[in-house]
This record gives sequence, structure tokens and C-alpha cells, in this order.
Amino acid sequence: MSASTKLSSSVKALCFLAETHPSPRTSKEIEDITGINASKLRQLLSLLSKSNIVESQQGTKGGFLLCKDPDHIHLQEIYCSIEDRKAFHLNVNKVNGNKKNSLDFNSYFLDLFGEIQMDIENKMQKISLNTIMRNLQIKSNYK
Amino acid sequence: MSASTKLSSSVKALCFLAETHPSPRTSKEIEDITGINASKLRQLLSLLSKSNIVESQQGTKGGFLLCKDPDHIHLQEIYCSIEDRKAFHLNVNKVNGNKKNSLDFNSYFLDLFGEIQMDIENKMQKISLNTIMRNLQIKSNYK
DNA sequence: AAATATGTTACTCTTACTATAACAATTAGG
DNA sequence: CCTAATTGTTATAGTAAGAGTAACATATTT
Repeated sequence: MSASTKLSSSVKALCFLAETHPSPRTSKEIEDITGINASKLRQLLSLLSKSNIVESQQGTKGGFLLCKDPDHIHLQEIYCSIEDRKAFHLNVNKVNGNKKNSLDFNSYFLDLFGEIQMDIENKMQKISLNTIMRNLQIKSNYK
Repeated sequence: MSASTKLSSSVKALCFLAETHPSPRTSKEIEDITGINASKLRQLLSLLSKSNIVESQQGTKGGFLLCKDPDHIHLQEIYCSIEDRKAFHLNVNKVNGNKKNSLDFNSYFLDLFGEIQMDIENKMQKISLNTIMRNLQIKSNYK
């Protein structure tokens, strides 16, 4: 699953949890609504629970529950929870042997791509789950 | 070859052409210096010739020659020449069936990722080949 | 005509991704 | 304490993408 797909899948799941708060929802219920595979959802939501964005409970009557105000959940935070490598990973071709300037080039591009990643992260920092829900006219029931 | 790898490979080749201007260089010579496969280089340089950044000549004594001032070649231009899809392509997960809000979500994320792509392109617009060469202390011989 | 390049397509091999399945660990309720 | 239901995690199978190279037609110079 690509980073951007993980992000959009996570946001869909979180919006559903905000909308139906405070009922816990199972991965199967979220799948039925969003169309995202339950197993994949559990993988993502498990990571989000480690960042205290949702809480999960196993067993009968278990499921996932939002545990943070959608106004204070930012895309950047969601992204960092589900992906360890830096946002929108970019490649630089590897050095074949001891080629002229190759190391310098690669570090130049790594710097440039690093800057781009920071820009992306700053942008994501400014977008909250609530912003998205307002945009999509979904009513949050988080208290 | 990923978009970012193509970009860094192209820049390496172009820097070499600027440095050794106005001698035409064969793909084999560029491979020897940069370590990038000659066949791959021909693929990239062929695209760059269609954007009039380099000119190529087939046959004996042929090769590739820079035909635009490195001060006026911007990363964005290089990128557009070698890649048709928008910069640093981002995915949104596809809709499985007629799921709630899924289309709205996807268009929201496509918009967001579109904005990010514009930011990246604006950034690349401001970086010229000459800027890069100065940074890496490579002397341009383009006249 | 021979030698040498590019331009383009194709091919093979490996790696990555997608989607799902399997099952251990955990919990609720009777 | 047993059963059913659910998460958490790992594994698996199938597909797609990417890397690296090869092959060969086309073009050009000598």
C-alpha cells in the first residue's frame, strides 16, 4: 500500500469513526462502509492506536473508537503514525562504483527532496480531520 | 525508473554535457563518467532532445550536445520532458463499489495532492542547471 | 561499404504492491 | 469456564512495477 493510499484510507476510516462517535466500530463495519479491506484497516488502525488517535478493544463488543478531537488530529500526525519513512519517499539513483561527482549529486538531490518533503509535511500540518469533514459535509459527533 | 531517479540521472548527464561543451558526447562516454546505463541514458536524452534541451546526432562522430544555456534550463523543464504524469505521482485508493462518500473523499485527496504537486513544481521552477552546477562546483563551459 | 551512433522496443529478473487469509491473543457474556 | 467475537500480527499468493540490459532498425561519417 503506497503512502498516499494509506493516508486516504486512514482518513476515510477516521471520518467514519468521528461521524458515528461514540459507538465503537469493528473493522468489518468500517469495511462495509468504506470498501477498504478489514484486514488492511486493522493494520492501519492498530498503528493509529499506538499514536493515541484511536483506541481499540479486542473481543466481543470490541472495535475501534476515536479518542482525540478531530480538530486536533492533523494529516501530518496521521501520516507519521502509519508510515515510518519520510513523507512521499523519493529516490536518487545509486552510485555504481566510484563515479565522478556521483556522491555529491546524490546528496544534493537528497537535500532537495528533503526540502520538498518538509513542504509537504508543513502543508499536512495545517489540515485537520475536522477541516476535511467540514469540506466533505460530514458531521462530527465527537464530544 | 522512478520519476525522481530519472530526474537525478538526467541532471547528472546534463551537467556532464555542460562541463564538456561543446564536444558532443556519446551515451557510452556518459555512462563511463556517471555510471548510468547507456541504454537508459539514450532513452532520457532522446526525450530531452524533443524538448530542445540537447541535440543528438546519429552515426560516427555523433552523440549528445547541450543546446540551451544552463542558466535557462530549470528542473521543472527537465522533469516535464522526461515524465508525462504530474510530478511525484500520488495515489488515492480506488472505490470498491458504490461506497459512502468514497468518490468525494477521492476527489478531495486528488485536489490536495494536486496542490502539493504544484508546490513541488514551483520549487523546481526556481532551480536551474547552473544553480546546481555552482552548488556542486562544476564549471560550465556552455557558450 | 564499413563502422559507429542514436532511437526504440523488447526481454528477463527481481522487487514491490495488493489483497486476503490464517491464526494467536484478548475480551464479553452467559 | 466455555463460547463467540474481535483485534493484532504474520504469512501467503497473485499481480504489477521497476531495473538493467539486449537487440536491432535507422542514421551518419569516412
